[in-house]
Amino acid sequence: MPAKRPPIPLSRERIIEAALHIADSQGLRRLTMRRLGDALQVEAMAIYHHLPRGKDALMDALAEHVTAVHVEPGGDWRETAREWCRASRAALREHPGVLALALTKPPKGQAAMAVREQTEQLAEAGLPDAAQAVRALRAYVFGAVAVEVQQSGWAEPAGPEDDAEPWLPPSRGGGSAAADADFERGLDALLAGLTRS
Amino acid sequence: MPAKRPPIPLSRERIIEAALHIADSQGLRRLTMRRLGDALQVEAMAIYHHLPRGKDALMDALAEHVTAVHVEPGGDWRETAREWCRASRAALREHPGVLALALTKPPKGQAAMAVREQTEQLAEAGLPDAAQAVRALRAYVFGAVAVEVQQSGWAEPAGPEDDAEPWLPPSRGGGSAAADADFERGLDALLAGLTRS
DNA sequence: ACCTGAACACCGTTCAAGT
DNA sequence: ACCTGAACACCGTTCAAGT
Repeated sequence: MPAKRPPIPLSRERIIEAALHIADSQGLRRLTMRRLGDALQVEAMAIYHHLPRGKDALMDALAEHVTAVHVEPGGDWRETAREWCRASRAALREHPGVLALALTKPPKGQAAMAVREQTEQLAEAGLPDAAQAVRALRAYVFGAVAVEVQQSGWAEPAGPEDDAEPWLPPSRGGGSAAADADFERGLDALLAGLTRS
Repeated sequence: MPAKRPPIPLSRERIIEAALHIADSQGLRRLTMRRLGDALQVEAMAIYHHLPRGKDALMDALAEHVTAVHVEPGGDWRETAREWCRASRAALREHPGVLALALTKPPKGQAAMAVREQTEQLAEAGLPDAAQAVRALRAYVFGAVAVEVQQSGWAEPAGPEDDAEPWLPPSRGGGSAAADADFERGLDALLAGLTRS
C-alpha cells in the first residue's frame, strides 16, 4: 500500500499557493472552498481555521499577494519608479487568474504598505507630488497588464483538458518581446510627463 | 387589492439593466440568477429563455454593455481619440460593479466591434500605427478608472442598508474634479507620446 | 412563445464532535 | 490545536410541464 500521506500542516501560505494555482489554471469562478480543500488533501472546513473570514479573506489575501511588491531604491527616482513598475507588471502577469481582484480591490495590509513605501521612496528621492505620481504609475501598470492579458486570450474557453501549466507562454497577439518594448516605451513617456508637471 | 402587476415581457435589455443595478449596488458576488429573477418579478429560470448560455452569457453581456462605446469622428485624430477615452471612462465609472469584468474579459460582439471601429477611425484620420495606439489608449483608460474606483472606496463593506442608489457621488480621496483634471492631463501626455513615435 | 415547479449537483459556512 | 461530519441555506442549470 502507498505510504500514508505525511500530514504537512496546513498554513496560510500553502492555502494561498494552492488557490493561486487553481485560479490561474481554471479561472476564479472555479476556485471553490471545496476544490481548494481537495487540492490541499483536506476537508474544506479546515481552511476556515487558517482564514477565519472564509472566502472573503481568501480573495483579499490573493489580491494582496499579487499586488504587494518591493524593490530596493537604487539610482534616481526615475529608476526606482521603473523598477516598481516592472516588478508590479511581472507579479500581475504571473497570476492572470486573480487580475480582476488585484485591479479592483483597494490595497489592504501588505499591499497598502507597499503603496505607502513606494510613495515615500519617491518623495525622499525628491519627487514633488509623489502621491499623485504613484497613482499615475499604478494606473499605467494596471492598464498595461489588463490589455496584455486580454490580448493573450486568457479567460477564453480553454476547456478542462489543460490543467497542469500555470499559464501558456504569453506569445500571442504580438508576443512578449513586443509587449515588453511597448511597456518600456510607454513607461518612459509617462516618466517624462511626470517630470515636467 | 392592488392591480395585478402588468406582465411587462422580459427582454435581454431589461435583464441587463436589472443585473447592472444589482452589481453596482450590492457587488458582483451578490448578483445571482435567483436574485435577478426576483428583481424582474419572474422565476430565475425564465431568464434562460432570453440568455441561453445562462450566467456566463449574462457576464459577457454586462462586460459588453459597459465597454461598447461609440463617438462621431469630428476634428483631427487627437480629438477623436480624446472623445473615445472620455466616453469609455464615463461608461466604466458609471458601473463600478462590473469593472472587474470589463477590464478582464477580452472584447466580444459589440465591444470588439467598437475597438475595430475606433482603430479604423484613427487610421483613416492618418495615424500610422492605429492598432497600437488603440491598445495604448484602452490601457490608459482602464488603468485610470481602476485606480479611481479603488480610491473611491467602492467594493468596501458598505453593508446591506444602502440599497437604492447606483453609487455614491465620487467625491472622496481627491474628488471628481481633481480626477477629471488628472485624467485629461495624462491623456494629453499620452497623445503627445503617440505623435512622436 | 414564454414562463413555472420540481429536481439535481454543487456552493459557503456553522457548529458540535473527534483526535 | 487542528481537523472532520453532518447540516443548513443558497446557488446554477435541466427538463418536463403548464398557459
